[in-house]
Amino acid sequence: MKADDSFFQRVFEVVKQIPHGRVTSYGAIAEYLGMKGSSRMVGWAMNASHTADDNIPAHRVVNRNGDLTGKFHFASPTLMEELLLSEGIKVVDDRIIDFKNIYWNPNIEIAQ
DNA sequence: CCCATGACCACAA
DNA sequence: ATTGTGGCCATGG
Repeated sequence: MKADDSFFQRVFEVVKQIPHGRVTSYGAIAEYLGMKGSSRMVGWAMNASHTADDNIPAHRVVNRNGDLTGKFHFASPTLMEELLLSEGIKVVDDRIIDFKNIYWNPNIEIAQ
């Protein structure tokens, strides 16, 4: 199946715009897409991210607590943490340190 | 169309 | 802080 202008593709486009070394939350993306409250759908889209041809930095997307809730959905449970660490993001106990400081809000950063 | 599922979020106790 | 519950809505059977 091809996700052309699907909901997923919409999410992917936002996720791919996340700067290196920054993270955002599912809720923020959902709100940016005008689906505030439907943050589940963002996570759902991420679940399909591995089916996308493009590389989706899903590791830069966490929940509102900065918790690596989706780490088990990666190829390896530790892959998400590894990727974050490689970008200079500190992760301890599956949680991002100084989360609010590296938090990237699409509603503000993109805010057209 | 109805039902189940889901990498979430907000609120109440 | 932890636990439970409802809501959100796209996708698939």
